[in-house]
Amino acid sequence: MTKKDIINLLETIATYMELSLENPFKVSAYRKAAAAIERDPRALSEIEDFSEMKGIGKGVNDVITEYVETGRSSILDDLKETVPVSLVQMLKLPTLGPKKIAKLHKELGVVTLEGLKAECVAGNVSELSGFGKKTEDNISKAIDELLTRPETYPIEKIQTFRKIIEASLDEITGIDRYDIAGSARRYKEMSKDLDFIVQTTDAHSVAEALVNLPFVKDVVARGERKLSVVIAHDLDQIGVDIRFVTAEAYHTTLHHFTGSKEHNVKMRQIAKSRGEKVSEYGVEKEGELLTFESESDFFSHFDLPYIAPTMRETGEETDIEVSDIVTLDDIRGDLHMHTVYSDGAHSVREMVEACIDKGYDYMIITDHSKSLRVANGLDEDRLWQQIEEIKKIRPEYPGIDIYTGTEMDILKDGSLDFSEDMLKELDYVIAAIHSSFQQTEDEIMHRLRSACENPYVRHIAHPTGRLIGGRAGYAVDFEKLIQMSKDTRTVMEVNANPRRLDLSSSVIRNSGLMLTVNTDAHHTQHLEFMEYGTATLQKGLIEKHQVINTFSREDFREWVKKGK
DNA sequence: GCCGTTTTCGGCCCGACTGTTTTCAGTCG
Repeated sequence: MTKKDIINLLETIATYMELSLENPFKVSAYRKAAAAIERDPRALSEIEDFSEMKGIGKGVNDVITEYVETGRSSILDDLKETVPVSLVQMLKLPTLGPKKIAKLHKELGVVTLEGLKAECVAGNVSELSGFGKKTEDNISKAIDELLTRPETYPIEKIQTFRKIIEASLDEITGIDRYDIAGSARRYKEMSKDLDFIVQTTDAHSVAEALVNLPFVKDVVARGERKLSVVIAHDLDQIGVDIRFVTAEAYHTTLHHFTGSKEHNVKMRQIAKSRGEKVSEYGVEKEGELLTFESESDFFSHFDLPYIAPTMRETGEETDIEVSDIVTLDDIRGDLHMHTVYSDGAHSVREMVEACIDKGYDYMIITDHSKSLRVANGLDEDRLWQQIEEIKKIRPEYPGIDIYTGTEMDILKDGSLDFSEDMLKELDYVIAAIHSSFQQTEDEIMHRLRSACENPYVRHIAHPTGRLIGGRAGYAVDFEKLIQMSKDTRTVMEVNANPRRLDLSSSVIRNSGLMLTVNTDAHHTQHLEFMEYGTATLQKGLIEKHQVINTFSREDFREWVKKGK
């Protein structure tokens, strides 16, 4: 039993209640309770009384207590008696909500997606009051799409879509300015769709230009202020919402459609408590509509510091001190990158010059070690050769500290790819798992422990091995890993590659870990991935002092020299 | 179901758009 199990239980109950047309505020109470538990930094064993949390009262506390003690929930069991599990799936169909689903279930007896599809084809859905031919077609189409199209896309793909759309927005006349909004602006790991805010005085013709773009496959909604389309690229399709806005409302609209939903709710509650009202058009105060020159101004109206989009998630970001949260500008060096010695695309010298262009004070060359043959890992001889090369070119680049290093494999049995005699010759050692991902949690944790306990290993790269929207990664016990990291003073990496973002923001949040954020660049262009890494740190509400590559040149030099 | 310097009832964030309706319910973000 973990906190996650309790959160899942409360959210499942909320969904089932929604489908049984329970009071929406009651449904919302269960969701808020789940969110309160998720926000709480304590482990399950440390929580004595759930009802002390704001948002959890006697009712939900009883549900949790029953579940913790018996592993069951009578409320959920009762709900499952009346609501078929497959109705939950129907909530994923756009345009279908609990009320319509309940009606379809009650009137037509549908319990599965296939059954609903059949009723659409037979024309029975359009016979129901409140339903028409168009609704029937939309449901039918949505079922087909649900079965063929992924629900969400990983951040890397989202950014590809983003660039395609932005290239077109740059070309359309009548657009005064635009910005990405929504979860993509918040650098969420997975997003369902893309949102853009477009400032224009001629929404009609801009919308017309947009719907005629060659990659626009479908127009879902088209009003005066909003356009929803589906775009296609390669084999992927994704929804795009575009809001048309005047100059005055630009920043409040951008804020509104950046979300998250929870953040917006929180902002509106804050406004309401002051007798004001927030909408995308501005802040209504004593009958007057205030607008702002920037999002910063909007926040400061509520006596809040600027809260970066990446942090706008749960609503708690308005309650905490955000001024110490790490930003991209705080990063002074990149501690994990590859060269042509292993599987990188550039020479040591090219990587050095690229890091100088980034304005870094220090960098570490960390090619793969010998066991990683697919990546042309370095044996001792070639590593020595690289050490000599780095020593030789250092005097040419006084503006940056170039450290020697390795990304050493942690082998299947927990042994390390280089001996301590070799490691002591390096300035900096990273350890990482690149093989035998299918091992048990005990075996994986044994390998990680062995690396952490080595006196020369300073940080663990991409600690879970996951790929976002791809493979899950190997079996890591996070509680143990965090303790291990602290006990051995071994830093954990947030790998900034947008396919990885490993550790993830949810793992580092409230962890108290010492971290480092690195691009793992295999190409000079990959050094730009740092923005994804710092976005992940911000989502984890990580402060500057927790990230070793925010250290000044001198402090970092000292930190490297001192060792563990 | 939760909450309370309007405190044990009556609120709970706000607006756009669609489709079906003929003034608005449902859904979405």
